[in-house]
Amino acid sequence: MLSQRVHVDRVFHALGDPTRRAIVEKLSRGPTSVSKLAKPLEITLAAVVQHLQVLEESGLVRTEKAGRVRTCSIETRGLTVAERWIDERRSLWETRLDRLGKFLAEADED
Amino acid sequence: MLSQRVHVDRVFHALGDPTRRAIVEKLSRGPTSVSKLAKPLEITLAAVVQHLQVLEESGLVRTEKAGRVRTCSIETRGLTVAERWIDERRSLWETRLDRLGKFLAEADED
DNA sequence: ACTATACTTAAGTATTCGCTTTACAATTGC
DNA sequence: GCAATTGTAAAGCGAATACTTAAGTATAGT
Repeated sequence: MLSQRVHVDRVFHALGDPTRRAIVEKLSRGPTSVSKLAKPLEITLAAVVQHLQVLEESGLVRTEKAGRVRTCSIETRGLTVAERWIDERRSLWETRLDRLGKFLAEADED
Repeated sequence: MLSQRVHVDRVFHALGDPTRRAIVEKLSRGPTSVSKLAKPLEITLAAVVQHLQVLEESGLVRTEKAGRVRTCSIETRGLTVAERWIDERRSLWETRLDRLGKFLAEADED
């Protein structure tokens, strides 16, 4: 099993590219084929395939080939990894602010 | 005011780098100076400063200079932008699955 | 005043990245 | 069978990126 750190690395690296985010946005509205994904994006099919590889390795997208058409869909797992990382940072920060606030309030009582 | 799209671009680009994420992780435990940030990371101070510029422009970090030391802290705004983007993708995907489930259930009734 | 600290700025470099091109394979429809 | 469709694999290219080095500035301590 891969370390959590590696997963986080891959997911955020994948989401760092605007074209890949556009793919995820499109797929969140429903599964499609590779060529249908490529249509609105102004890049070649080959480029889209490369992005899909990155997205698949990061757990953001799932693809399945039937016949000659590969159908792509969102994989929630990748989104969850990113979401959790963010939540952890935020909650660490907020509980810290909270403790600081209580400390100041108590100091004020004296 | 900057478009939401541009904010999302900047935030995810900023979070795409592992060193910058390490900085955010550290700062979520409390504010520190630039040199203290640089210490555990095995890069020069100059490199850290460059990362901090990216993080500040994306709204993930806030910095303030007092005397000769610049104190860096987390800015929740950037995290919120990323979190919201993820939530939107997820909820779009999940309501779609939900509708699909209901459709199948109704078809089953006939 | 002088020295050390804590950045800052600019320039250069090596690597990574996104993309294209080209050639190729596998299905599908006629 | 053969042409059209759909995707794959490899090589190469230019731009962006993360980093270093080197020189500078401002503040703090003695």
